[in-house]
Amino acid sequence: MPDPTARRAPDPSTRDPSSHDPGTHDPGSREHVTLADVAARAGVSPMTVSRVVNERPGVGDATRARVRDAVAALGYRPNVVARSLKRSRSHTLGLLVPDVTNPYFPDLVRGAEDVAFEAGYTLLLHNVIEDAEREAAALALFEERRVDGVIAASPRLPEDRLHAHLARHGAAVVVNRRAPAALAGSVRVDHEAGAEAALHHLVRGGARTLGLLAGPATSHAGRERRHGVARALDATGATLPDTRIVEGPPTIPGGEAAARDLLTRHPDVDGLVCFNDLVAAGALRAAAALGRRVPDDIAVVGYDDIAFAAMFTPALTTLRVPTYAMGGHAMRMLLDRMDGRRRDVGIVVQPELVIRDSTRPEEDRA
Amino acid sequence: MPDPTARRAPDPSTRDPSSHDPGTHDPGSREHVTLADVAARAGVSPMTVSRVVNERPGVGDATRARVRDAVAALGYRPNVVARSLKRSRSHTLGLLVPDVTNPYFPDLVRGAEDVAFEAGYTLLLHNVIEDAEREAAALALFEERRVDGVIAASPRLPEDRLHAHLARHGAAVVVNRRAPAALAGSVRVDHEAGAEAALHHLVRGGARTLGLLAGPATSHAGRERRHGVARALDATGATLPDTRIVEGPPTIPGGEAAARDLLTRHPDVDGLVCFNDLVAAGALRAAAALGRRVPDDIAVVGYDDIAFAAMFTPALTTLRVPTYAMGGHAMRMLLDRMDGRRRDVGIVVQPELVIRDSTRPEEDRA
DNA sequence: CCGGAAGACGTTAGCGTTACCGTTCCGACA
DNA sequence: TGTCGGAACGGTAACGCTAACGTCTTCCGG
Repeated sequence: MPDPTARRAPDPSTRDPSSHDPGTHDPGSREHVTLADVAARAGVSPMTVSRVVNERPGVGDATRARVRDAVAALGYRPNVVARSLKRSRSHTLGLLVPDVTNPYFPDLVRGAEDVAFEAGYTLLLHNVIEDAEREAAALALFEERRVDGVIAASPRLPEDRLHAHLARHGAAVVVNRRAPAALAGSVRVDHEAGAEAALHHLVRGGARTLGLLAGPATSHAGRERRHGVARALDATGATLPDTRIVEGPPTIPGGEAAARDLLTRHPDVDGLVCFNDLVAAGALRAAAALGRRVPDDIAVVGYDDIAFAAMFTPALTTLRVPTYAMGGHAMRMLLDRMDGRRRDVGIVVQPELVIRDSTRPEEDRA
Repeated sequence: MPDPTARRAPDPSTRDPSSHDPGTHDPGSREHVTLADVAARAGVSPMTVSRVVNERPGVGDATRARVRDAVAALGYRPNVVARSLKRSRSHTLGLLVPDVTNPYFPDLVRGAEDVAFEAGYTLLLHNVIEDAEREAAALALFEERRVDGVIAASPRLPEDRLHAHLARHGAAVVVNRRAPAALAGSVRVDHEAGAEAALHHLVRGGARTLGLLAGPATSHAGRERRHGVARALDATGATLPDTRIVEGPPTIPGGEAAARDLLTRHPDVDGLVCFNDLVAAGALRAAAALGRRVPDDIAVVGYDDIAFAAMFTPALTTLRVPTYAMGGHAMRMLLDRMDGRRRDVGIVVQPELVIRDSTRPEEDRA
């Protein structure tokens, strides 16, 4: 937490007078042109200028032109802060994301932003680095800034705290998590089905001694995938005891460390289900470092199908998730909810298994 | 542009009465608690509440405690919009970025955000997808929202237009571009030196017939790298005529298309300098598709050293750029400029050549 | 020629907060 | 006892904008 008393605005009346440069006046603290300035210049009332600026009716053509000229001449830009206060709508949306450094999220951000931009909204972005406290802080900040709505991607907060925050927002959508329809819409991937598909594919390729790099314990998506894995396990002859499940950060180093740990403790593991493609990338590295050949000694499945998955060595088998589209869906759902239309309580998208070179082909006899 | 008249706020007085759930009151359109509400509850004036909320002196301990209780009881959150209007400082910063989908930028964003968060600022993010018009629109939007400062990463706008926009902001920093110190600070990479290093490395590895995948024509970084290449060329026996320079989008498909084009027109090219690692990744793909072995038939150098560069096949030789640190530098510089301290007019960081497997080792006799 | 409707504009009053200046009150000190 | 400094508060007026309503034209049918 930054100390709010530590940083104070410099007193404008005591600015260093030695730094005045002649010619143009101090570019640091521009005075902003206001509606009233424009009104004075155009010889009309501020209200008329407001009408012109907001393209509302009730202004004659001649006056409208005069106002437009004045706006251009003075370089007037409406003050959205004042407008927001008056209308009590900020035209700003909050977007909470664990970490844009994970290539899964930029696509989501872009999908959301493209739709928001189209609708005339601006985004406040917060990376929350897998930290529940920072997540709560971000949600509170969004509220103080009076955003018109929030999208929380993969929130890690426990149910009660998350719900409390969501309830304080006019509209909300969560991604990769469920939420009561009254509080928030939901866009999520059928992670259980995805994990099941991954596991079946591994087993059909001949893997019997499986391992799971489960990602962060706080991840809901991770939990759902574990359920999927457990469910699929029953139908196969493969084994995956808890000792071969290892958690860790959803990053390349995290995956590398987890895989190294698992593979030294259980050298006989021949199939690896990974939390996401980054963890899988780390696993690939660890396998290489430990001298295991992929997929011959050990098969690896990732999750997300980030753009780079195809560039790995070997090219990664993974589950494709339509991330960009999900961002768009989430944003459209949010806009709908802001309008009071809150029909779609949830969207569930199906991941698609993309088979590349990090797993063995499925055996016919299976 | 979205039609501003198309979207109207729902009339709260005509809310659907069938959706009232007993117990908690309607979570969709919360009424916000104001300072005055707290003041009434605590039996003091709004001004006193303001003092408590802002941790200013002039309030007795007993009163302070009473106010704090009222704040907690009512769940009061200050309205930052109103505060911004009054103080004419929004505590919001604008961050303009070409495309977070390019892994170069998330690190920059994170570096900037971490510093901003520490200082109590929130970020407005705009992806501008290599489009000068969207860039101008974003800068204008930032201005309307009265951000306290702007960071423009890799802006594509021509000088005059960029300067005009920067001048309208109280404080600004540009990344990967120069700017007059009066208008903006600057954090950039010595791209000339980087390109030179790349070229020398290729030549020392035996490459003689070089090609350049130059990225977008509008990129300043790209232009500087071209200068570096040209300068280095003089000192070597290698050749790189304009016909072997091909431009294109800074993405994997863009690089693949460019490389395919170049390699079919000039099958004898044996060394490739790429705009960034994404373009290099595309080139790697194209080379594989065309049956060229890397690095034996053709050596490839990327730029940026994104996290995945080491995972490519072959692992990519590239120039490491300290992206996260640059984001932090840019933000600190911005905060300094906002405070009126604008000493550091520019930071130039040196890229570092990271030699991996996509280039041949340097020959001793060179 | 008049009533009246419609369009074109101005006036007023805040939105929630804080800067600035007053007021009150209490204790210290001559 | 007087008064004087300071701490602890309250009152007032904006910040820039716009909803709501008022006023003044203009113009048309009857």
